[in-house]
Amino acid sequence: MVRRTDTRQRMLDTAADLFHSQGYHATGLTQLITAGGAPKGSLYFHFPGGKEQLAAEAVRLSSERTGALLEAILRDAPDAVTAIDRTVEALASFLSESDFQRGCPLATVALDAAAESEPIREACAAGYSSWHEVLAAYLSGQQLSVERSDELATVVLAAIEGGLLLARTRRDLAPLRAVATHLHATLDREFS
Amino acid sequence: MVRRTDTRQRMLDTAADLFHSQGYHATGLTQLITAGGAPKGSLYFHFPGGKEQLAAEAVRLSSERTGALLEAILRDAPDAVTAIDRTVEALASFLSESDFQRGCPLATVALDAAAESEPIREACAAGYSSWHEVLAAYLSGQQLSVERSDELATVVLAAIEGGLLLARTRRDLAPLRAVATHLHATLDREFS
Amino acid sequence: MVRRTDTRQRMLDTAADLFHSQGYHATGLTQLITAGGAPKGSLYFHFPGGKEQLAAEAVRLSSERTGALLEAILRDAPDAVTAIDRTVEALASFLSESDFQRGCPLATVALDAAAESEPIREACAAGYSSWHEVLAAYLSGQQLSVERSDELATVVLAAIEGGLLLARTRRDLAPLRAVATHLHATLDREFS
Amino acid sequence: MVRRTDTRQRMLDTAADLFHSQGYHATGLTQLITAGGAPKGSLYFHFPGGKEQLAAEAVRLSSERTGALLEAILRDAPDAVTAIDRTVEALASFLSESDFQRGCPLATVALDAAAESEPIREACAAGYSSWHEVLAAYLSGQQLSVERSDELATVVLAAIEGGLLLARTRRDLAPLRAVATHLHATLDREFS
DNA sequence: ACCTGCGGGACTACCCGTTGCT
DNA sequence: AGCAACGGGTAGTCCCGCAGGT
Repeated sequence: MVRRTDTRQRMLDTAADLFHSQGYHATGLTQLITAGGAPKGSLYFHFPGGKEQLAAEAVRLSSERTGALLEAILRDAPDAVTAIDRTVEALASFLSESDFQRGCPLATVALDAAAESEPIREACAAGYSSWHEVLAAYLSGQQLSVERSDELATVVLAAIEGGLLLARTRRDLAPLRAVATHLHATLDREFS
Repeated sequence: MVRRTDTRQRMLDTAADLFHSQGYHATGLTQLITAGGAPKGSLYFHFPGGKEQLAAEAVRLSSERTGALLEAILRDAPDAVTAIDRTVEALASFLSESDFQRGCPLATVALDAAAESEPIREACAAGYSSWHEVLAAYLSGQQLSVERSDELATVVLAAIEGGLLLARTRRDLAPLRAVATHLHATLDREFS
Repeated sequence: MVRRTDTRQRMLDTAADLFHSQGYHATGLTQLITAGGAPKGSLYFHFPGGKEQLAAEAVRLSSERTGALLEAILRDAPDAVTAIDRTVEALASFLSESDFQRGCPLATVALDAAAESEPIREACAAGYSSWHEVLAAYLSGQQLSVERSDELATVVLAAIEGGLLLARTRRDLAPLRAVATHLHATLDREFS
Repeated sequence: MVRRTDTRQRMLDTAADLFHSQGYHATGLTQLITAGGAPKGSLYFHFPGGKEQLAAEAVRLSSERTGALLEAILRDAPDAVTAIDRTVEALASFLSESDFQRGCPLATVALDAAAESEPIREACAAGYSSWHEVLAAYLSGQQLSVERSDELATVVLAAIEGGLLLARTRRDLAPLRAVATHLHATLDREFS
């Protein structure tokens, strides 16, 4: 019985993909099942909570994947400044390679579904928190106080999120690059 | 007939309101009609382009109003640091007073509709650009170089947008406050 | 305002027809709109309450029509005994001519929808009450006391309803005929 | 394996219960299996004919149980009038104790499924016939001719069924009580 | 000529009863 | 016995046009 769990995972992958680029309301169930090649009836077997549950789990999946990527970048970078540079560069690549469709995998869903679904909102908030944790832990490991690490992690996260939003909307990486430059300088100052 | 402009404007107001808090796809035409008390058939008389045109114009309206507010705050503030503080404070008030429903009036629509509608995307991009212009012009009036003003304006805008996104999602003003503190320090340094 | 179209009435006619023979749950919206030649969107314009409202109004329509028929039969009959005979005979005709599909136009809906929808239940109850009123008024006009008329009307109604149910289920008019014979004798005795 | 019959029987009990109060079309298979705590896939093992077979057997079960109850009441009653009184009283209790949900266990299914399923219709018809037999046999044992017993049994059955229908719909035991009074008088006259 | 009541379907999320493969 | 799949079915909502009254 190898394929048992396969369908569920494929659905989730497709969902994470579509919710990322289109958001919650713009993504139809029909689109999800046709894009994933999944049978219609199986969706409610694997996700009795329907679209809402699917979205919450997809957000969870996306945030974990992005979090893991962030951790990998931080782990391999020689210093904090390089780490942030590489992170922004990776996000910029995703954005431009997807023709400015794929910015933050949480942001669109967070804005267009969080108000009406508490489970989805919680998943998004948890995702942002986990990224914040990763950043803060990394910074506090770089000789920064816990308090300052926490504050700085929030600023880094917010600036990048805002940069992604502006870059995606303007179809131009410049805002993201400006944010990178600023964070670069900020961290430089912090560690000098 | 005087009411002609009135009906159109009321529709636009309602649309700006609903698109702000719910985004594009989550807002139905029926909701727009009933919330505004407008007759259903009239929508396509006033907005032949349908929902898309309505959204684009609503975005325009929202960005103008917010831009005007920003200009007023900047004009009345004694210095740049106070200006940013007051701006963030105003946004924080809007957010908490609306039970974390009303963050950036452009962001949700930008993320959930810009990909599929060029007119809407352009309206959002134009809105962000106009805010950027206002900020950059203000900063360059404060003894900063045009280049530095442009860059700093982008950073301020991005950080605030990211802060609003995080605050709204987490239902907590803390991220926005952290952003304010950081921008405060950044500007302090800039003007010292 | 003059009636622009007869769409609403046609929908109601079709609904009364289908709910009569199939009941509430066995009748799909698709069937209702295809049978009536109406588009789905129009249904929710005329009946914002959806299937439930449609059923409630259809029940109202059916009960009024049947009530009017009953009144006509009672008005034209020379005496009470003949009146009941003719009434039962008419119902027997409807039943056999429809291949035992059309019994009481209220009963099926009353049993399969009344539990979950108060508006539908009320419409059914009101229908039965109106028939009871017609019968009771007729009997009290035939030298019977108001009390006795009320009681007898209930018995006549119940016996006929039960007869229709048994006849429809067994696909045999015999139970209805037996009921008629009994009511005949009961009234005979009452007026002798 | 002893539990096999058990599972099957539990399914049947649940089905009889739900079909009784909701009818055929309003009762979903999902509801049946969740209410009975049975696994979904097993249903088609025990009832290869699916929902239709389940309903037919549930109707059979219900009619047998009710028939047995009727026989017991008739056996223990001192005379026919008391027997009918007690029968109606039992039905009235069931009705009011279930908040007017449980009237005749056959009627709802008979009306909303008999037209489309011959097996179900036959089961309902057989149920009514068996009750009729019980009543007729009892009456003919009370010094009534076979013919008169048959006729009277039909009238009693029809009147009670109609009374249950009216009472359930109006959420008021009065119609059932009126029927009881009438049957009481009818039998009184018959045996005097 | 300015509106808008009414209509029109395609599409939504969801659930149905059913069946193979294990 | 039963998990997972299956796809057509459900009621309901979508965004949009058009005929014709005011």
